[in-house]
Amino acid sequence: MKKDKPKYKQIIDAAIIVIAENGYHQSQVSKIAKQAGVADGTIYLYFKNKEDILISVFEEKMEVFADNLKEILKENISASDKLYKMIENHFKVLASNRHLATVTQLELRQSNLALRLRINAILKNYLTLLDTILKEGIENEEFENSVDIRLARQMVFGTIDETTTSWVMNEYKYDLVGLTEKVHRLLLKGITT
Amino acid sequence: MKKDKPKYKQIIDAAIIVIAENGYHQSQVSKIAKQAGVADGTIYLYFKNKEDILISVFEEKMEVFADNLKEILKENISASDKLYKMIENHFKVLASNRHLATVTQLELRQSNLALRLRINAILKNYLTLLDTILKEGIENEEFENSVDIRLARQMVFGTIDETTTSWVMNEYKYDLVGLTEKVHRLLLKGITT
Amino acid sequence: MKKDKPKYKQIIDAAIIVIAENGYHQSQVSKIAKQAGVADGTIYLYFKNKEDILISVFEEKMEVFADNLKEILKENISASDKLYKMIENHFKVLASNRHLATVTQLELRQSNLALRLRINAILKNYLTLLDTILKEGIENEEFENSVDIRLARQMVFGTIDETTTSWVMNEYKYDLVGLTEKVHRLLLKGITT
Amino acid sequence: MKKDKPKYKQIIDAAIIVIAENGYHQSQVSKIAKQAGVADGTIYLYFKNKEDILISVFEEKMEVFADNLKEILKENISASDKLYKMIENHFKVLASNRHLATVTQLELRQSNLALRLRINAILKNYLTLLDTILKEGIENEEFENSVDIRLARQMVFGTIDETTTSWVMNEYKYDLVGLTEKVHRLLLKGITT
DNA sequence: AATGAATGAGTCTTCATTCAT
DNA sequence: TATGAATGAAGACTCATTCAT
Repeated sequence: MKKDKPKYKQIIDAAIIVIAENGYHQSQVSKIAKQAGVADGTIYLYFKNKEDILISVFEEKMEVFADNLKEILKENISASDKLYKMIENHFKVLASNRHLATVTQLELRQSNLALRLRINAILKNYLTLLDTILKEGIENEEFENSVDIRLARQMVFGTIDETTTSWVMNEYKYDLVGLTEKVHRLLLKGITT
Repeated sequence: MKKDKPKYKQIIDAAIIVIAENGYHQSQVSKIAKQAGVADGTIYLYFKNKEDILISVFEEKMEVFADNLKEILKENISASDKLYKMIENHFKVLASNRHLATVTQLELRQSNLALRLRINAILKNYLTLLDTILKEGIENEEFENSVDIRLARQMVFGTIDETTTSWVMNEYKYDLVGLTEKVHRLLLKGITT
Repeated sequence: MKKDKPKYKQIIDAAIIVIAENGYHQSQVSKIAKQAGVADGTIYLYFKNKEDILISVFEEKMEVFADNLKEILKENISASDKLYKMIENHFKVLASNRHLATVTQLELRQSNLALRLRINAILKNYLTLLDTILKEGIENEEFENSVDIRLARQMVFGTIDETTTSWVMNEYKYDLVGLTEKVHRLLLKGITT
Repeated sequence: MKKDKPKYKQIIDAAIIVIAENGYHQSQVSKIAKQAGVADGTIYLYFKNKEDILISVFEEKMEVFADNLKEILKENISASDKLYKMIENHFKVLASNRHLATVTQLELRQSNLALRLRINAILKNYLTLLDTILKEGIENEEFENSVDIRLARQMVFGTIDETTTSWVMNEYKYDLVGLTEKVHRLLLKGITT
């Protein structure tokens, strides 16, 4: 399996660094190869083409989000607590890897539509897990019975995403993880008194 | 004033059509010129460079959102109702101009970081007006006193934006404006019972 | 019409020189552009791609052969004399333009199959004119009634082509046009006593 | 001797198949290795480089033509009959191995000039044997005393080659060997009555 | 004000060959 | 002998921008 070979991960990690430091459009394959310490051609032994590197970056790293979330779902806690832990996990992973945060929140969005559609397909798994939390909460009667799952999911994800992007754009100058509580409260209770 | 000359608007409108139909990366200056019915060189009599066209597209069209919102703010209604009208306005403008929706939600995001930062600067005006609603609501005691304005703004904008993007990606196949009520309720009351 | 613009012919002529002097595989577009005294990009205002340059070289120059041959066919002379003049014309055109001779006899044959098929399609016109001479000769009873036109055409063209290629490979060191008489005699009478 | 080891022939045969099926420019060393059932590196234990494989393909297979022709020359028959048998042999060998015919008539000609010059050197042996037939015929007074040997050789070879190439390009759709008699007659008697 | 022909910088990918095992 | 992972050089084409008319 190619994904288990050391060079595969080496190139993925190099790509994240190069993209974070140079920006999406200034991240030539040769630059990634140099950062990874391999020849240009070696890249093509592990990836079909440049797009494939980018997809794989996303795939590999999204796995962390999804895997963590799956663990959370197994815990014997309320849906509300699960939501809390999900937000916290999302913030923690990105706060602990700013290069990755820059890449996912800013750079990868400059890719063309075709690539973004593929990225969305990967994201879908993650969002489906979020749906599970929401459904569970409704069944528990923790969450409003009348809530539209799709809209709720869009609010939760949109809020997390916008919050993270703002944090990156403000050059990480405040504590992202520290916002978990407030974000969680907002999503649960809204802004009204 | 260049902006008042007919060719200025002619080129802006051509740009929206070309980008919506061909995608960001397939929207060459020559294609925009052709759609606008002018020579390639003529573009440069009205715009400094290609980036300037795109900025101007955003500027011109964001004005509609901001202008409408300013009107709403003048009305003698509750902060909650203002928020409702803001969401409705946002959805209405984009639902009535699908080309524009595709361009702002999908295509323009493929632009480079520099351009996106400038776009964000334009967006800021709009978000500042949103802040005004939130502050007013807090003063009125309609909204929670403890609410973090920045987070609340990110939730409101993140939710609206994510909802709209999903609608575009789903090829406009449901009624966006019809979601206003539900979105408004979610933002105000959250998802809890 | 692009073909009538001076730069079109300028690029064609440059291509012949570059290919003759550097060989097919060492004739980069940039080299042709430099020889033609234009920018690389200018090439693409006149030709669809590199292959199109090569096709056009052949097309433009084959026209000379075919046009001359059409003139010969109009003359009021025997089929045998027409054949003589055709061979002479073929030899004269190539002997007077060694760059062109090198390109058609050696370099262009290294092109890929697709290109060679297109070149053959152009050649077909020329060979059809040759068929006309052969048919006329048979009707006149100058040529054997039993002669298979296709085979005769292949012999005539194969012999002319092989003779010319040998002359090029021997670095033009003998007089090609001077061979006309002998080649003509061989084709007419064969090698027997 | 390397040439006697089984892998040598194995690779030669693999090369013919791969080139015939994929075309010259799509016949990578790795593809030939795979077809031969050896590792890429193994190729280089038997051949100096890629060009050497191709030269060897030609060398090995031309031997059949030359060996057969040498047998014919030993026979106690007229020069004219020897020429007949030579043509027949040429057609038979290629008609019975269409892969080889495609490779020699179409694909190998796309090689670079250096390779083609080396191929011509191999061909020279064959053509020298042809010269022997022609000289014998002149001494016998079967063939015209005044015939220019080089030109006659070029006519014979040019005609055979052109005929074979046409047959390949026409996808072998007629009987090549069946043309022997007519080709022989044309070469001996020409096209005149 | 308007034109549009000309410019030229910039990059992904392939594949023959090597060499440590 | 045999392997196959790794190397790295090399080139066609696009398109934003200019400027002579």
